[in-house]
Amino acid sequence: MAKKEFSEEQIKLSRIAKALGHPVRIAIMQMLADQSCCYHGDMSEVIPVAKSTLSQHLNELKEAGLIQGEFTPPTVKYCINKDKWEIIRELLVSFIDQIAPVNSYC
Amino acid sequence: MAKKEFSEEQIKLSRIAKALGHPVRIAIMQMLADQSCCYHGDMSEVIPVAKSTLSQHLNELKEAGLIQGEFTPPTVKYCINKDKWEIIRELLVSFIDQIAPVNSYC
DNA sequence: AAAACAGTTCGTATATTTACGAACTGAAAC
DNA sequence: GTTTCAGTTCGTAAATATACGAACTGTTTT
Repeated sequence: MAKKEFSEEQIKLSRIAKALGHPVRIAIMQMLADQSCCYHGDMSEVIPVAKSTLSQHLNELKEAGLIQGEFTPPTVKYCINKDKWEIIRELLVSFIDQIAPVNSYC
Repeated sequence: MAKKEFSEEQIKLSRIAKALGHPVRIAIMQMLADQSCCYHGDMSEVIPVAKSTLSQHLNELKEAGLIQGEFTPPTVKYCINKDKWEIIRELLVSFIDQIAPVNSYC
């Protein structure tokens, strides 16, 4: 069996998908998209987890490149990482298009 | 703090994202899209994990509704679940569109 | 300087994921 | 009927994810 390694694209895609693989993190992304940005405090009033847990989720989205955070005393302002999102969006769309066009699945 | 529950949409989205959150499962989806269907054996020749592990990943994609499997002795034929994929595709696209259009992130 | 406030990090418990080989199942070939 | 073959399920180990409260950090207010 000559097994292939995974491509960069496959690894990136799975990384992004994984980052979005939790309801809290979907909710965060939607809030940020909706309001263009928001503060940790705003989110923690709506999203049903402890503040420390919210921080963890925000950090995972940040690590994956989806969002960015800025310390604007006394709060932290988060927003979608516009530049990286553009790239991520293209990756996702091209993945979807790759799956979608086939008319004749079994 | 009046915390909201998660919406059905958020839960479904995160479920799908989670299912796609591993390189093996991205690779499976791409193989199926590429060839319209394939057998477990074909995939296990290319994807670098043990057969039993591959079965687990296939099962997760099946549970999430992305693919379907059919026992066609002596092998098992997998393909993308066309009907469900249509719905999933729309969910994903509408999520992406929801994030994408904002021009003025912080 | 002390108290208050917003978030993060730490410590920790529990659950889930990932992985493998061994044992099993069910159909086909001998 | 026994062997073979393809794949799944089982048992299990190790890694990662999720969650919380307590303790900490850095500002701002008092």
